Amino acid sequence: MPINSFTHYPMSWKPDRHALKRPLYLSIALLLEHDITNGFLAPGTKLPPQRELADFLDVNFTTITRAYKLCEMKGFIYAVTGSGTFVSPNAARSITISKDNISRDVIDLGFVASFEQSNHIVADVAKQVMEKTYVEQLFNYHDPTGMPHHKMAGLNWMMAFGIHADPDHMAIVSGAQNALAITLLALFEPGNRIAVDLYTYSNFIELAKMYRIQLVPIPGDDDGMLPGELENQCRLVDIQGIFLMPSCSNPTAVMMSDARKKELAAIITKYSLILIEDDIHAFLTARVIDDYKQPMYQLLPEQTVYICGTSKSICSGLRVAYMVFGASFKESIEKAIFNINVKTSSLDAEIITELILSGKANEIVEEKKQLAQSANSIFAEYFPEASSIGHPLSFYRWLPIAKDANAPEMETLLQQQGIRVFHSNRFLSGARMQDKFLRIALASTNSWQELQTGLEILKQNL
Amino acid sequence: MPINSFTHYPMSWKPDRHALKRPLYLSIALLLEHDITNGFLAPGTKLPPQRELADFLDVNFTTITRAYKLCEMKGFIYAVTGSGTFVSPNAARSITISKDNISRDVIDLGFVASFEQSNHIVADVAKQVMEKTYVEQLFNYHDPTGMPHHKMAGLNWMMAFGIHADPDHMAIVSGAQNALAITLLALFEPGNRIAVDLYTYSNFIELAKMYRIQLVPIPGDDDGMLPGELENQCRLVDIQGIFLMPSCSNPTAVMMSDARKKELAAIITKYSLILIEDDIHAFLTARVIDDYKQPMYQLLPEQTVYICGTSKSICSGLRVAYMVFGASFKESIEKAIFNINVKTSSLDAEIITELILSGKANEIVEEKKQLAQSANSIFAEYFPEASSIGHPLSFYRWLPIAKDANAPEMETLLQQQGIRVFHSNRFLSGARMQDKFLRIALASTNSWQELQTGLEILKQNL
DNA sequence: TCATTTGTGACTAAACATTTC
DNA sequence: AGAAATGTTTAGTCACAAATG
Repeated sequence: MPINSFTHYPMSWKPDRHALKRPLYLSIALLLEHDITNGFLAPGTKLPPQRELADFLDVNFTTITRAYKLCEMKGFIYAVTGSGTFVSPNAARSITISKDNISRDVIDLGFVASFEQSNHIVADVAKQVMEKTYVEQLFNYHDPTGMPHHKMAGLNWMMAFGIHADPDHMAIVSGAQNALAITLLALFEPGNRIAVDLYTYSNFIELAKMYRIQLVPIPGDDDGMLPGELENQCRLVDIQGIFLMPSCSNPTAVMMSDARKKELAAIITKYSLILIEDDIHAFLTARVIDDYKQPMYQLLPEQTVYICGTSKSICSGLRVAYMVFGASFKESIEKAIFNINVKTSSLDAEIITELILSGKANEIVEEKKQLAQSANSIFAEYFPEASSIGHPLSFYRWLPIAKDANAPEMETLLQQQGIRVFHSNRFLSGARMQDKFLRIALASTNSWQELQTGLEILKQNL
Repeated sequence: MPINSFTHYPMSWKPDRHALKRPLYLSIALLLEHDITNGFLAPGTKLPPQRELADFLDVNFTTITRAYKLCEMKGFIYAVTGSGTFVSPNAARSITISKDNISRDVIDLGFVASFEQSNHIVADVAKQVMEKTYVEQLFNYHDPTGMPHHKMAGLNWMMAFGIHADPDHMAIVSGAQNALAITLLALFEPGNRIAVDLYTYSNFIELAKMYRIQLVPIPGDDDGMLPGELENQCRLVDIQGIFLMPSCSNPTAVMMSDARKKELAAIITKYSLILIEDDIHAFLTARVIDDYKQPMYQLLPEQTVYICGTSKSICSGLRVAYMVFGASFKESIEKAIFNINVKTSSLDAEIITELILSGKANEIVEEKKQLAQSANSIFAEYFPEASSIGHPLSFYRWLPIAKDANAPEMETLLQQQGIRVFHSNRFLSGARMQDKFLRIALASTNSWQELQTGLEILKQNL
């Protein structure tokens, strides 16, 4: 399926006229969906212009608009006025990332775990929790958004990251991804648009796709998203929200400068966007990086949903994240929590609380920072150029690779060589990019030896 | 806002012609939404027919169709061809039920808890779990759909309810409500329709509304949903799914007969519906009720998502539910799990597993059945007529009340008297009903004394 | 039973907005 | 700078289907 650049050439897609059944637009949409999911139309392929396809099929051109729109809502294609309609980068496959289904023989540099070495501390604290007098009260339906002392501990924890909030404007949910699912359901509607970095977290892309929320990719530089580009897009189309990971963007490891935060905050205010700030890496940044000032939440407390997961910083298996939000979001967010979770396990929250209050959580954080330091040093031995950009303690790195590689093929090939890594196409929020990368997770191997073996295999195969 | 029965009378809704802005349909929809949410148009009000309102506003009548459709998708109104368009029963308020925000002075006969008296057993077992050698492995990202031995214990548990399945077609999620959220996101799209009982679980109604899934209410009798009525609706419109709680329907406490299950299964097969079977009350029914045969899953294993929560039967604070599903749903459901939960806490699952394997879960079930028996006997002393219909061990009862009562007012009034109960309007999946009921939760008070006081207050106020 | 009322769904027409060249 | 290409949006026409009385 070639024909990208030559505008006037035989159409890239010629559906069979006779295959059309009566709800024409539906029939066309299903044909298109079929041809994309079965690989007849490769990602990036330019589809025929609406009017041209309409002529070819002898139907009104807005019937094609409708058919294309349907496929766009499902995430198979994207359209750019003036340029045309194209097959999405990941139209034919799921890009959801999980720890599931990975062979024990493969070294995982794909899924970003969180250096699980400190879980013995968690186990110790969990034992202590069981000795508490009020342990029975952890097992009922009460306090669906978090027990008061769990909330206080969370606020305490986040204060170190520069968050100043009160228990009425926070909730405990079951992990950061869960918080994102709740936020999107509570505050957005199908058809809404959310601005994101050009490369962004795949599971956020998948979630948006499932909720039929359109992502608007905004270019960025080494300081984060570009405010001018954001404003351009806000002027062009109606955008309701923006998703950012300022402390350490996933997958690029970009750390946003304070100046950039303020510039973006100005645009966000001007266009009344809802800011979703995923600050899962706060513990690697606040009070660690010299010129770190504050989370964006503090700049825009009334229009932000601030999400602080404890999976990366404290313990990944206890599913606990804190959400902090503006007063106007409270009702919707709590309603979404009740309907998606009912509540988060108080036992999990109690263990996290005890870890925080006892100071053990800070010990764990210190240990993880050390481990991250070591892992990044090892990475630098193999790929010195790539290790200089982005957050110095990031749990993953963004490695430029040759432009010609085919994404899914390359992932499969490397998996056959014994390592799992993810290609940048998985993280693409919109159109195709020229530059290609791999995201290399450093926090998921069982030993430094394994990490080194993995990186060695990687280096030899690039 | 009267004028229901008189067809030819001044229109019930006269939007200001001059308030209309250019996207006419949007403008009209927003006006309508505003007037409904602000109470100018009461639930049940018949709106002007599309053509009549179009004449009045001097616009094309399909512009009204579009405006009405928009509001219908958001759940504010519902339309019946031939009869007209009406304001939904709960258009102006959230009907989400949660344990949040209830004063300590109010006796809760609203939220259905689960007799929390046996949680000391859970606490004991939780302590034992902490002594296990592999406890550290409960705290990492592994096994996102459940550790193998957690799944085996789940299958074991469900076998007593007549479920025969294998670990590849099940997953552990964070409670039954979470399973519903996952199922709807994984297997349905905005605009899809799901058949439900006329009265159904409010949080399912809310979830469907948030996902823009339309509910199609189907009448039933004492044996459950009526197959003929289901088939009628299937013939009339395109329905993709059906939600049932055959063991003990919430809120009506109706228990479905085996004959009825088979009749419904035939229709479900014929129209290829996806059956969502919420069997949270299996433990009160299978091997308890004499003529109980099997869950519907066993009749339709390939097109069913079977959900078995442990919150009511074992422990409400540990958020664990089992999902069992046909092979064709596996991929979508797992994807939805990863994007909504990442995983369910293995610690919670381990405690539930240990409760099951040690036989303690069965002890708890026995205790809860005893408690349910006592609670129902107490209820029968106050309301003998209402206690004879529906499941004899139900954790809640369905109490007929005078027809004229206004639902939200009545709930408020009773709350002022010191009890929280929920009016049947909260559970209405479609049009208004003539008959009115209250759902009385029996499993939520701290003592029999408190339950008796609550029922006494209720009786005096009816 | 059949005309009337009422809602549904699909395609068409036309004005519009942005990008490209 | 302006014409051409391309996608967007709204509203109108029309055939149809179910419920009512």
